[in-house]
Amino acid sequence: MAETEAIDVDLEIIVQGAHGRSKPELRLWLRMLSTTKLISQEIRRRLRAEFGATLPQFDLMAQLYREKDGLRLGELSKRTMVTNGNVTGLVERLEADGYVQRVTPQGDRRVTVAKLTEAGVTLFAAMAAAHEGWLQDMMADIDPHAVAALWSEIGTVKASANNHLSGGAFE
Amino acid sequence: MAETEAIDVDLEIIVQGAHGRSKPELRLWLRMLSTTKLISQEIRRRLRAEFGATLPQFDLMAQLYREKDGLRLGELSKRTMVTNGNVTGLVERLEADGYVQRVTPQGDRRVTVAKLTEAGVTLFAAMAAAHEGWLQDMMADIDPHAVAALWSEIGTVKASANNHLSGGAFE
DNA sequence: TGCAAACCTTTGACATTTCAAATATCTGCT
DNA sequence: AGCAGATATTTGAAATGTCAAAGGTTTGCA
Repeated sequence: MAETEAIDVDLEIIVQGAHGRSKPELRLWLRMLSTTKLISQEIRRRLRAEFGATLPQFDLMAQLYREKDGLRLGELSKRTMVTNGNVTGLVERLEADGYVQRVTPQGDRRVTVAKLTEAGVTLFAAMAAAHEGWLQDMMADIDPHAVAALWSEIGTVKASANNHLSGGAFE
Repeated sequence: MAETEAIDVDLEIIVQGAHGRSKPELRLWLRMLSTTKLISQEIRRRLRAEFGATLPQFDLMAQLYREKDGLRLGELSKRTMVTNGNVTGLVERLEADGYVQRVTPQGDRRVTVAKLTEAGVTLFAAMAAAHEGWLQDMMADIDPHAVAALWSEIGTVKASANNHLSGGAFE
């Protein structure tokens, strides 16, 4: 089966292909992208298989887990990099499943606060433990020293990117 | 307002939050994920704004660009990490826009081969050039030496992850 | 020859994603 | 009081994503 191999080919030959040489920045990006995709697909698969949950749901519950008092949907959106419109449906489904509860506080009726239910807390605790294990497993072949170093260096990448966004560049 | 900062907080506090300390692997993963998301959102934004295209479309056209004779949909799927069912619709839309053409070869009528049209080649060439520039821009603050080093080290991460997948580990 | 197994693509049901526009609600200022 | 503008969330349309199942086609082997 060529199927199994295909996963190695992936995104890295997207652009550079035509003329072998390509800028280092592009190469780095393609590798980051494909690596991230590889790992998150694996996590997705396991979340689904073992807990019947999706990755966005996991992200969202993670935020609520650490804020026992719940979070407003807007806050949730920012912390999870999930857009506003998205949070609505996500929370709706989690509420339907009984893991999250929605409340509108008295002070401000525009606001909706989402909070984990007990079932939600229990489920998330189990998922978080498994999740951490999966990552250690997937990164088992890496020199522990390199893991820490990478963390720091990728911080540089993130800072640089953050510094050159087109978004609010209009002032 | 903590609001403005929020974009920096993002995914990295997802899981580790509850008990400040967390495994280095987890920290690395969260940072990779958030960085990748940040950059790809920026690329998405610019592709849309300047070319009216989406990232998956860009990926797909990139593959077809380097294979002037076209690719079967299954091949396309593997090379882009887009699932089979997905390629169908993606190609359909690109065909409707006149950038891609579908042909069924004589030898095997199960097969559909997708190929860039002339308009597709022209469009992609422009997008690829811009895309490369955006990346250099976003990574401008990084030490060029670090870019190359990172590329190599992330290769290690990818290899390790590839080595511990649950999926096709059955041979 | 003839049919089961393998192969390639499409379909279908859902969940998620993006963006933009619509809804509510609150706040500040006149 | 009363309305413009800021805030918070929801909605909607279109595209993408997953997975599983269904459709044709081709192949290999009895």
